[in-house]
Amino acid sequence: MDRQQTNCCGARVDCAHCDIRPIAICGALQPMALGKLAAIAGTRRVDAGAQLIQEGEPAEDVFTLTEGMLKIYKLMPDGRRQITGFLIPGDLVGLAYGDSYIYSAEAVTDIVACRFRRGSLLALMADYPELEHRLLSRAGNELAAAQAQMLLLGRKTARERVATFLLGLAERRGIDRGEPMPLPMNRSDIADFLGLTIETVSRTLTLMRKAGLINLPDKHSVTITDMAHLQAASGD
Amino acid sequence: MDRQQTNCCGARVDCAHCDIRPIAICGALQPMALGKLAAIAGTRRVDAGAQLIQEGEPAEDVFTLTEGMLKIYKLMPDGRRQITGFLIPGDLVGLAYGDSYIYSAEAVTDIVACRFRRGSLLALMADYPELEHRLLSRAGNELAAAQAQMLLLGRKTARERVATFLLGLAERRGIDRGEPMPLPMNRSDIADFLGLTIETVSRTLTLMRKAGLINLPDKHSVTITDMAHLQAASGD
DNA sequence: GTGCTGCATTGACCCAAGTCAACGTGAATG
DNA sequence: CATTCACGTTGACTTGGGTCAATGCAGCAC
Repeated sequence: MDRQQTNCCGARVDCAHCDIRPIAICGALQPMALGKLAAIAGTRRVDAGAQLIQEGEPAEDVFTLTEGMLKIYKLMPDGRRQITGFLIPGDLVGLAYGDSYIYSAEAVTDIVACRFRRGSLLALMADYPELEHRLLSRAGNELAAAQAQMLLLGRKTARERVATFLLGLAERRGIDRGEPMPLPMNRSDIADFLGLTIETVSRTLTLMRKAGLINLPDKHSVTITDMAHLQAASGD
Repeated sequence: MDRQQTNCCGARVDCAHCDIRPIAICGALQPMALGKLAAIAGTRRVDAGAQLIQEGEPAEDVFTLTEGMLKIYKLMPDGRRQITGFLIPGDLVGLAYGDSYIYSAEAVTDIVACRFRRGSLLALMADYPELEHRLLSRAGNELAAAQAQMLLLGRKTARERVATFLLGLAERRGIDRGEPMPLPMNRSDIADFLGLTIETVSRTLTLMRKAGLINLPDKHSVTITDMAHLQAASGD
């Protein structure tokens, strides 16, 4: 039996069998609501390095990331960049309040995202308050993360920033002690997330490796070898 | 006719006549819902310098600020502080997602806040989706502000930070060009909001005054005398 | 008035992180 | 295989903003 659904745009979307449903906004919906959600959903694939959305553009779509990693960021006119988050499957992208996106999003790895028309999602929300409830809950979590990041950017040293970053990533990805953790973003992305330069990130990682806190088997993975000291180095 | 209502705790709360209702979460409620809101509301007054809530405490109450200014902040174990926002009437405090507050809040000036039991507010939200809708909308705005602040903290110079701060405050408070703007917080609060030290804030303000961008009639007010150049100095 | 006391300002000096530059290194290309 | 190219690392030097210390100044107590 094929439970896939064909939506308005011809894309086939199967919310009922979606891997990330339990953790995404779709998680708590009744089968009927889920059918309606699938009906307004489409799939969007983006290659690593390509843009999903751009700051300032009209915010017509909202996405749920289902595979890969996405970075969201703001730019200054002179090109300085602040990455405000690395998104993983289950995370929501583009739910601006206003009619334009307030940040850009670029794929760190190849990604797959579930696309909803903004208007359709808002309409569905009116009928299924549970959907809005999930959204509010996610917004609350994002706000908490944003505040923790403000503390990092405003008050932590380079060493504390890098330690906090590694620990946070390990926790979000559910990496066990000693297990190698993929680091899909490059040094420039890490720098722009932590408010540092590439060179400082590189030097700090090297120092941590020499101090025995971490291992760097290759430039796209880390293992945390001394959790206790890394935690101490994070400043909290 | 007295429209005030007496709530469970004996406090008298009159949502229907509240000044800030149009801008707060209560704004779009029907008279009946408003009555129920008033029934679960209480009033809390806090003197300047005293705490309203503390990070880590069980999040039993949610507040809407009705008078004065509040600062919300996070602390590191060694005392470093990051102020994540200055709240003005209409703003919501303490809607943590989780069961503990994720930040502390201290009164900058004497304040008056409208208090709701968290549980009662959540229950009311189930009956009046419009309430949840307003909350989600506010959360979206806060998230946008948080991202702008991350850009400031991660990538802007001291001069850009101070300029951005003054412009943002003037806009939020609806201050007209040339009109003196009250600056109720002290230099230490500004420093901890902008990720700088007291000395750097002071020096930067002095430089801006000498450059003719602003005036500092006393230490608790500013006037913006050259909006165009201040905007240019803000970096965006 | 005098003396506190708590900000705020200013100056002199320092250092963590930025800048600039050289050099590896590994993957992709012809 | 050599060549290129993008990224990462490392070193030498600079600098914006921090630190430390002195001074100013208004409000308050007596």
